[in-house]
Amino acid sequence: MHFRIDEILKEKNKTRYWLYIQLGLSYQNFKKLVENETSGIRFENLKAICDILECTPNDLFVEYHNK
Amino acid sequence: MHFRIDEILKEKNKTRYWLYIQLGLSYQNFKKLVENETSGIRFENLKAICDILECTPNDLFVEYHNK
DNA sequence: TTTTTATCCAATGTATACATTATATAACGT
DNA sequence: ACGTTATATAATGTATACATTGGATAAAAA
Repeated sequence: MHFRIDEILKEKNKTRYWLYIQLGLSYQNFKKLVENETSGIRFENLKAICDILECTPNDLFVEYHNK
Repeated sequence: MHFRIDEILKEKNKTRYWLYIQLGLSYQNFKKLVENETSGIRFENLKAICDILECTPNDLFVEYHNK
């Protein structure tokens, strides 16, 4: 299970930087999330990403998305 | 954003103990997840819960579920 | 030409998810 | 009666999400 943030950003014609600024998360850790170098996530960040990208957790998680 | 694991367990007529045994997670931390005393989760556990409960992340997260 | 966008990298610190061990209670099945 | 199910509580340790500070490069906008 991993994120497809980059794909959603591309669909919406937005950059990582744009999402990073919206989120308020440090760029280091934001980058790790986007590049799937983390093994988990805090709910507040998951919710924030979904809110900003106007999507749901299912949209973000590849394995469930593709079912 | 929080879990509704208990509700799904009830729907499926299963106990917390049953899910706890399936998961392999320690009971202490499993209980914290179920009772929403955690602020995040590791993907492997999210995936395992979804697999075992035959649901998706959206089914587990109340705020998205109710949209 | 200076600011802002857009990305990168390294080190150090804190909060917390999860593990482990050791308990306890009580209902149910055998 | 004993084992298993089904739940609890407490203490201590490890791994990691996330913060913070301090950089760097390059392109576009002001």
